[in-house]
Amino acid sequence: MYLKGLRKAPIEPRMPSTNDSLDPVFIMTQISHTAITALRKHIRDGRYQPGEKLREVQVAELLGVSRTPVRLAFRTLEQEGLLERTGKQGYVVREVSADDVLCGVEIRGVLEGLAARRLAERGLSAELKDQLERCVQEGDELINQPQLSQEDIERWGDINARFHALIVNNAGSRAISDAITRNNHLPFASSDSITIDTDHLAQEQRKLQVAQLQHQLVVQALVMGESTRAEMLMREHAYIGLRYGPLFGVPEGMAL
Amino acid sequence: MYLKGLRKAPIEPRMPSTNDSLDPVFIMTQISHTAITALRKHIRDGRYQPGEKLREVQVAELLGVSRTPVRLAFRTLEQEGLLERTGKQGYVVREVSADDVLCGVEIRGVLEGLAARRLAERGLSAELKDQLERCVQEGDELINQPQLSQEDIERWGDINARFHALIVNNAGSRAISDAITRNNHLPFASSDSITIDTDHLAQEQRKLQVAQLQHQLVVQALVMGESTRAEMLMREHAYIGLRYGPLFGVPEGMAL
DNA sequence: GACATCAGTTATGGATCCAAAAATAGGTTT
DNA sequence: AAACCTATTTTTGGATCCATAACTGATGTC
Repeated sequence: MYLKGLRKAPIEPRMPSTNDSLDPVFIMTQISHTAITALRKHIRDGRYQPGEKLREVQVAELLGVSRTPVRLAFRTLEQEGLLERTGKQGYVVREVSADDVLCGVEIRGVLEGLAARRLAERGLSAELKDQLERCVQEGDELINQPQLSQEDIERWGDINARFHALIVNNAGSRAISDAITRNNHLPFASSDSITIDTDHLAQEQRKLQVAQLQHQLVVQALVMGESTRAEMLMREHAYIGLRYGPLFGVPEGMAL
Repeated sequence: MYLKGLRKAPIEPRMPSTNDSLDPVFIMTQISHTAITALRKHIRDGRYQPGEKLREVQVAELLGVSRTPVRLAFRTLEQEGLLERTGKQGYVVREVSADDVLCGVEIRGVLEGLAARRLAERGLSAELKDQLERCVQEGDELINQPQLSQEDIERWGDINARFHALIVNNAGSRAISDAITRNNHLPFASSDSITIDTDHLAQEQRKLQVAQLQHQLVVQALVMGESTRAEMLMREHAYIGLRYGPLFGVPEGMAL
């Protein structure tokens, strides 16, 4: 409840930088940034349901901050497509249809495909070639064990993320990586949102093996400079997260 | 100059809604929204050079608003890729390389191509088919006159925008139109930023005739349900704005 | 002369304040 | 009862305030 005219506390502004975990890369103590990620997580985790209206004060209290960073976060999340303005006033969590999910995946496909094509056309540096091949090598060794543990799968996820980042960030223009980053913020569209069903580890392993094989083919095409093939392979690779079709079993409620 | 502790005026908050031009669609009197468009325009027009640092107070004074809407605008424009954070403090206008421009165009190409493919696969409604064909019809009549006036070219620009909007907005998911909208905010990447060189109207007319022909072919493919062809045509169509190659003469400084 | 240090200045981020717009509730009229 | 108007509450957008972080320049040291 909003208590009129009540001050939150004797002010105590801006955290006194009690950073236990000093991030060597970038110390992002920005409250507004924290608010963005926290809110994003809340939405992903379903704390806020699609269609639900978000009130600034309420969210501010939940996150323990003032309204200012929340308002900034709302703007950012609107840009990202997680929130949406309704009529005159207020933001609601955007509803995501099955078609939206498919679209997000296809968008990632064409964008990463574009990145791969550009990369193949411009030629790989020796260093990049090395990194990509090491990526595939490591993934291969990991994935072809007789039985994968939960931890193995997570490690493969890291390798997967590295693989995609290598291609996207070396396509020669931030325009592409930006577009992909933005698209990845949409629910389910991200390449690292391959959900792991721990009840069917064998099936999951098979899926990852397919993905791994695709990585291998993409690198092959990239190294050979076969740009069209690289683009098509990368584009197809995007669909692996969807898990529809007979190969992996059709999940319920995914009538496309 | 920023005068410390001086109030801007006897407050006088929020415009008293003196709307001369009542927009029937949506009355967007939001100052922050105005700030975004104004700032975007300033950047496009070169009022702020690439690499130039933007100070909140200075921009606020230029636009005649307080810092709050400017800060919101900075966030939005950062998301759009027009601004960029530098190190710890401050936003600068993002530098755009020739490669970035090309990338923006290619991104639009793959996204609009994707939209066209989806449209062709799902089939056009009778109404949409009609609208597209009328669009092509009007464009044809306009563009095939013996000599185009400046005004004619502008009218064709409107038709062009309508054509692209029809395809993008009917692809079945806002995810696509959102991605394209965001990409269009990048300088030169927008489909309606086909620059008109008034000194060479004949040459311009020829370019628009090519674009018009491409529109025609796209609609043909869409109506016939030839999804791959529609995608490819739409993708190629994106390059028309670049004007490189012998057909339209190679502009200087466009070493790709 | 180059580099480190420290004080003064400026800019930014977060919090709060205030007025208007929107939503809500209650009462009145048709 | 439905529609309409009005009074009240809620919520938002913009402006301002304040403390800290980042920048600047001057001074001192090697």
